[in-house]
Amino acid sequence: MPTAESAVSNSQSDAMQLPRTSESPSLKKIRHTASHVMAMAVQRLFPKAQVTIGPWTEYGFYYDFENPEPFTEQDLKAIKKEMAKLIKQKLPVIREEVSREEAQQRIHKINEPYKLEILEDIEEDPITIYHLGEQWWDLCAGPHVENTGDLNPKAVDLESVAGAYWRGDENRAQLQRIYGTAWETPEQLAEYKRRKEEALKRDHRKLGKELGLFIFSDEVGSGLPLWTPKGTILRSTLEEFLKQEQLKRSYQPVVTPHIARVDLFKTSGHWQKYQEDMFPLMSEDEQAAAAEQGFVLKPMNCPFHIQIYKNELRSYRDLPIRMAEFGTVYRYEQSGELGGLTRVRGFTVDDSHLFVTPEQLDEEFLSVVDLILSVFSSLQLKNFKARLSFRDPAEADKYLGSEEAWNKAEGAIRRAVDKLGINYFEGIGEAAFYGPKLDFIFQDALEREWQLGTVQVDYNLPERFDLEYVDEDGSRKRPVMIHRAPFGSLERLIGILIEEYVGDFPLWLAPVQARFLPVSDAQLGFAKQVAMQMQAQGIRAEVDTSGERLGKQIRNAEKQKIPVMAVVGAQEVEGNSLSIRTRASGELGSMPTAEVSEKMKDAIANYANF
RNA sequence: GCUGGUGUAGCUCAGCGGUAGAGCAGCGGUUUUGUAAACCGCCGGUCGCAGGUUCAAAUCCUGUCACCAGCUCCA
Repeated sequence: MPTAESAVSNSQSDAMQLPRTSESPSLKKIRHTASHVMAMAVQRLFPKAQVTIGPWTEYGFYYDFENPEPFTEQDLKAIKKEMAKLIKQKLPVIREEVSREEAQQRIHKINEPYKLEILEDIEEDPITIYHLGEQWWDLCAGPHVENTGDLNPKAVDLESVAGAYWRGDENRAQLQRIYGTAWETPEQLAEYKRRKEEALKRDHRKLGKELGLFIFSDEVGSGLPLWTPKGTILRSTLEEFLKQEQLKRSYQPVVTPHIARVDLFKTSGHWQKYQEDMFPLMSEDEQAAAAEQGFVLKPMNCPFHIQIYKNELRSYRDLPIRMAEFGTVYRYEQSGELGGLTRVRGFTVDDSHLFVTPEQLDEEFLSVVDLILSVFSSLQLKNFKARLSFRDPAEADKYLGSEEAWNKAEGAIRRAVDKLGINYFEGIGEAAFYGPKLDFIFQDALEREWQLGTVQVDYNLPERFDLEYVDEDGSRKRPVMIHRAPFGSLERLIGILIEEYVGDFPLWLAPVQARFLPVSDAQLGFAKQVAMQMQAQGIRAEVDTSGERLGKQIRNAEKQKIPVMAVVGAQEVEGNSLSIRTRASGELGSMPTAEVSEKMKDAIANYANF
């Protein structure tokens, strides 16, 4: 029986193209039609079901239904069967143009109010309707295949059911969304499923467990990762790396507590605009609770750094001041939003707040972006997008501050990206409540998007905290703040890194850099001795003391993705050498122990591999 | 928070009304081993938790907690 691994190495399947819908006119038609066939099948089996929207996605399609009972996975099977029947009937797909009034009348006739709402949003006239045979139709822009018989029922599958809010609004009805996928051939479908399973193997939750990097404990609580010794090496190596980069750029480390009086967050505006994301108030007694007094866990570090700024009268000569802290924050994320390391309730931000004069803003902003891009480059992270995260004017109550402050801040960000010439897109409504951001977005193994690095321009908190500096002429001026975090959070970064590297960390980050594998117990002493010498030089080396045969030791080291394996047999002890095998290049043969140490130190210092 | 799904040994999973199983890991022994799995034995589970139905519950029902996919929301 072929294993999953042999399927991967099958060159034929590797070569198979699986275009995204947006890249393939024929898949666009197939998936459009498949979604209509699904909707028709659903309405035949569940006559009370109402059809709402049903677009294609990059790898399939979905349709949202209103139905008295939620669909179960059992229902999915029945729906799939019904779809096969409809495909077999070779129903012609007929496009019809009707007037707006005609469309309204027809919708009234079948009593589907959601469609009326959809109709209102369609701007172009006439309205296009697509029929499947004579019994079913929906509003649709198309395009479609000509006949349901053009679909291959063996290349269509229904994947999952999920609740989805009508119009994406959690205050409106929750509909039942059915996700499906459709391809030209059954082979493509099989390949698609295989690749989904492959992606699961890269999942940081799975790799994190296998490599022993972090755990979650039900007793500690959800969204609260615990870092094992190996994971902690990863974290602290990353921290140290960034600390060094920041020292080179005149950042000043600070340390602040995890809780503060709620008043601090009332001044900052968090209590007013961000309370939903905060853990509840800790009050000493009921009286204090009633007066809304007590302490809260910090959801952000900025108000603390602001206090340090305010502790002294600052001169224009002092600016810019760059305060940096790996600050652990706590946010009460809704339970359904938690997942692995990419969305947690307690996480450490590689935070910094820059207090600058208005004149310094542009230059400082650019230097921050430069730092962020250089950090990504050192981590070999290439696949990211830049997003200008601006406020949504339609939801003005979500944000603090004046129109003028926001316009100035957005202007600064625009000037910066234009000057840098980086590609970006705009995310309206993605701003922080106190200011707009430039965010760097990455994808995980399942192609979900996550924000890591961020730079934010803030005119509001300086105002709320009445921050000042004394300018050349002796007058008091208001500084501007830049909030920035190249990693975003250590947790999310590590989640993304694990998936990006598929667990194969570059040497400088690998929790265990070298493992000594004695061929027999006779070499154990020598192995321990050389490992200790390496440790003394700062190399993370360990010895396999299991007493297993060499083959098994290698297998275990490979599974743990340890970059350098040093085999020690009688010959090596004799010649004070090590037989080196690396994950990257396999067997490299014997070399003197001193040479191995030097090469490793060299590679580590240069973020390179052995 | 909402919808659907899943919780059985440290890990991966089988069992799905009638006395809790396998492989790996761990431990002990034999073997002293040369580049991805030596052999034998042993240990290991309030079947997520709490109620209920039943002569009998891992298995059916209810609640709850956690995880997974999606929605909403975000570093």
